[in-house]
Amino acid sequence: MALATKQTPAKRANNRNDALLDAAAHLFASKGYRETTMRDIAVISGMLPGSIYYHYGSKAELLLAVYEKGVDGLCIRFDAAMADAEAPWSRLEAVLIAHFETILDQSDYARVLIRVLPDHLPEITTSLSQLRDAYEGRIAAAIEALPLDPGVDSKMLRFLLLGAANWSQTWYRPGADSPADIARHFLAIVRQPVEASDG
Amino acid sequence: MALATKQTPAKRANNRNDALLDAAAHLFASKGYRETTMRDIAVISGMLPGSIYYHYGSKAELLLAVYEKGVDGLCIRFDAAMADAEAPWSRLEAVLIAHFETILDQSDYARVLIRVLPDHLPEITTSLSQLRDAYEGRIAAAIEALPLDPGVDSKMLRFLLLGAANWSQTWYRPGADSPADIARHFLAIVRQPVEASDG
DNA sequence: ATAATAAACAAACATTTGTTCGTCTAAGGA
DNA sequence: TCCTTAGACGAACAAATGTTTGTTTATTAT
Repeated sequence: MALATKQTPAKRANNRNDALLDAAAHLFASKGYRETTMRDIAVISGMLPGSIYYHYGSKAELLLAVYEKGVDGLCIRFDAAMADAEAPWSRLEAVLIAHFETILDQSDYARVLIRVLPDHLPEITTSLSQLRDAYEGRIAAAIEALPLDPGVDSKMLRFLLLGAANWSQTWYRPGADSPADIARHFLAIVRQPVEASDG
Repeated sequence: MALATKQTPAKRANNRNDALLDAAAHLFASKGYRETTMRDIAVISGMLPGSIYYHYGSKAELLLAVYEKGVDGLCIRFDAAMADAEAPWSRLEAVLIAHFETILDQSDYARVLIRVLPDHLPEITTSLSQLRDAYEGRIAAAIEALPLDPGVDSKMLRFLLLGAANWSQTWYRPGADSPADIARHFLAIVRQPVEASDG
């Protein structure tokens, strides 16, 4: 017990691990997991394909690392959004805006969460699902805090809003409506009746 | 010009082309395009991998055929739904129900349309997009026919509903709410205010 | 300065993948 | 019945892919 000298991990300063993760996140987000090769990642991160395996044991492990960082980013922004407002509906608006901005513009890591789904990789489905749940649980809580009409199932409302949000990655193009505008518009459609009140 | 004898295509009776398409549709829908191999398809359709190339020139061409059949199915159901109702909102409900039922339960071909997106295959993006547009244009028209509040953009409403619908493929599991129930619930959330009327 | 080792290199390996090609068989028209 | 050919076989190929392994470099702690 005496002298349990702490083994220093001693990571180096010039660690290219971050560049590696960034490259993987960017490629996974824009081309997808399956169509991204270890060679692609190696080229962008200025490394040789084999060198990646010093940092991560497999391609799947690399994806897991990206996934984790993506969830962390989303959760951080979620918490900040929740702190910005008090009322349930205001909070949901802030949270939705943060979600849209993150997955559409700000983070390759978060974009991967939308593009690569757990059941696309049977071997690591559960690991991926657990990571996602950390974030989706927060969203669920924010929606369950709303004062809803008894006829509305909060789970369905969540599926509606989050589904539309995640799917927006397929049609959104920068330049037109901003992610925040989209978030507000979707929320407005849900809160107010969309039907025109006749003459 | 005389005697322009009509060249008989002379397709055989025992054509396994349908089995081939069905197998491809099923695998593309459940595993995805990239993770489905020609060998997988061959096994299920009772054929050898090379034999597929008698029917389709490439894997991408096979996907195109599946896509086309998927669009056809959706359009047929769409037209039937439109014929079932007159009022714009009733029509949208019928159309939405048909959409949910088709992509969640009834057709592997339609499921492929949701799972495999045009920009996932850069070489045939435009072909896939054109096929999709045949259906999405119909949906757009059905939504534009609605009497909407001036503050609501019909395009946004379409993105909201269709996005949530398509994303439902990621969480829907048979047994709980039926596809039709989900469709009706989503539509109700949009039409009526979801907020509880206090006191 | 020197020893230990984090981090990357260089080169290959074993599979898997989409695809091709020559051959065989049986169905349908004449 | 004969001839054409739709439709499938069987076997291989070439490229791409995830991964492994032995070696080298250069940073850090002592």
